[in-house]
Amino acid sequence: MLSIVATALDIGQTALMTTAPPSVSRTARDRARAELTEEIKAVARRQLAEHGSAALSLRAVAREVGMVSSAVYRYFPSRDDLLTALIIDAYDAVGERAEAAERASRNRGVDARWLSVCEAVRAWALAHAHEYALIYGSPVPGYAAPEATIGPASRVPLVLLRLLADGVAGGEIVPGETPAMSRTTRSDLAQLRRTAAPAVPDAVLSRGLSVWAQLLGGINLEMFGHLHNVIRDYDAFFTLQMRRACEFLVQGV
Amino acid sequence: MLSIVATALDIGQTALMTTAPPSVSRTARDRARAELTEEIKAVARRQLAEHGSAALSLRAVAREVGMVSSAVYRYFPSRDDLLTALIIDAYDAVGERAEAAERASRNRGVDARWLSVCEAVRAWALAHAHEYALIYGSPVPGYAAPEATIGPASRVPLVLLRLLADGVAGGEIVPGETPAMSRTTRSDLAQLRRTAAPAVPDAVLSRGLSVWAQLLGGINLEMFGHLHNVIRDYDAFFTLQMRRACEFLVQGV
DNA sequence: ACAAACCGAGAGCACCGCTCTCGTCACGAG
DNA sequence: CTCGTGACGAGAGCGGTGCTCTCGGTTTGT
Repeated sequence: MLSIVATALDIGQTALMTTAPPSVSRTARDRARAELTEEIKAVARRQLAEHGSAALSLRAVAREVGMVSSAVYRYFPSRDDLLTALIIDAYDAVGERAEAAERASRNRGVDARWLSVCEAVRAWALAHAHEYALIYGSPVPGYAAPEATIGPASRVPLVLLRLLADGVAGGEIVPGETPAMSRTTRSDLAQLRRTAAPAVPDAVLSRGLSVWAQLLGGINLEMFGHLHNVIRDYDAFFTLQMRRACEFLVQGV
Repeated sequence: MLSIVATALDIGQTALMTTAPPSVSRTARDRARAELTEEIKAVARRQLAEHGSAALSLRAVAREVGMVSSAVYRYFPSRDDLLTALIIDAYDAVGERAEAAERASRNRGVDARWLSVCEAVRAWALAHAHEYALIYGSPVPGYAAPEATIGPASRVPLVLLRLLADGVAGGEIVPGETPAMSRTTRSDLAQLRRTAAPAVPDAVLSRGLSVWAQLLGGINLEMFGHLHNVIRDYDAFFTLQMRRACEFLVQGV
């Protein structure tokens, strides 16, 4: 997902352009097509939010839009393609939230920014449970994530990587002891550093991936019911956990 | 999921008894029924493993078993009930692996036992991707986990909680500084300690939940493709991350 | 002005989950 | 030992799904 992160965003955006043409369309037909495409997506997103991805029915969407089912296939070649469009939108939505949260707290410390991003991601997840499940839960049936998703999917990780870079540059994040790791892992981290987080040492990158796993893992545990009857005050618990994760990330201890 | 953990296992097991009667059945009909129930589950598990949960078709299962679809409804009142049976089996399978791994390394240190359990869970996940997605990915459509699943679902967490208790008792896990937490959270942790991990201080319980999130989060990242093109040597990376998580758990630093 | 591209409607195919009915057969009580 | 009851498998059927194809009508670029 983070692959070739530097150029991923551009790829993602140009890929998006195919579904949402550049502002003004030339012909009336094109404009109508763009509008209908967007309306179909909107209706589908509503149905997804209400009944979940498995219950997303192309026919039901068509009915609500006021078309016959076969007409929808002029816009999305298959149900999976419609789902893919929703996935991309979801990645973009949560990515935008994370970026906004980071932007809003930019002048504060790394820990405050980290916490702000975490809360933003969780808030979006709570408000869009089914969309969250779509992108961070199990992938749908035989569905393999197409190229067009990797750009949007990289937005949140990119925010965190920027945070790492800033924290290291500002001296807020202390590298700490570098754990022993295989040659391949070292090379993987080097590649990651090269594309998205220059000057961030292996130890910090490794801890960054840890807290990334902790963030998504924590939200997953909560949202998929694994903390049911264990934790009551989810809000407080999440904040506690993410604060603790931040200490781990920053102090390297 | 961890609710009333002390009695959860018993509940889970008696619940299982309903699907798998106590060894010898009285009548021939009962025996045939038990056998057919098991065969249906076996076929369904095969189809689940091959094509994923969404593609699990009651009709296809019936075909393979050699029955007509309506006959299967004599054994499982709905597709969701069949899925529930598979979920319980999956929880039990991964729970059994985790318990076996812990048992096999019982005489070693907490870190070795922790790593052993982590590797066991991940190995099971890799070998049973669709079943893993079923229990630790997004829950299926409108499906809400029934009571009968909480027992089996608690097995892996119980292994880890025992590990915490042992580590604290043996002095291998140092409590460290207790983070500030809300009254509710403190009470949640107290409840958890009361039911499954006596004498384990809040700080350690909190870190335990962190590494639990890190374990599942890490496996999720890997299995759901979020590390694609980022990490190549998944084995080494996972071990590195879990070793690091263990340091965090044990040293509390 | 016209061919080509595009589009919506409709019918249809194979599949799905699930329900209902009906004949059969094993079981247990009398 | 008989007989009623209940479990069982088969089959037909209902409404739903994804997807394909064909057929007219409209829009577009030339």
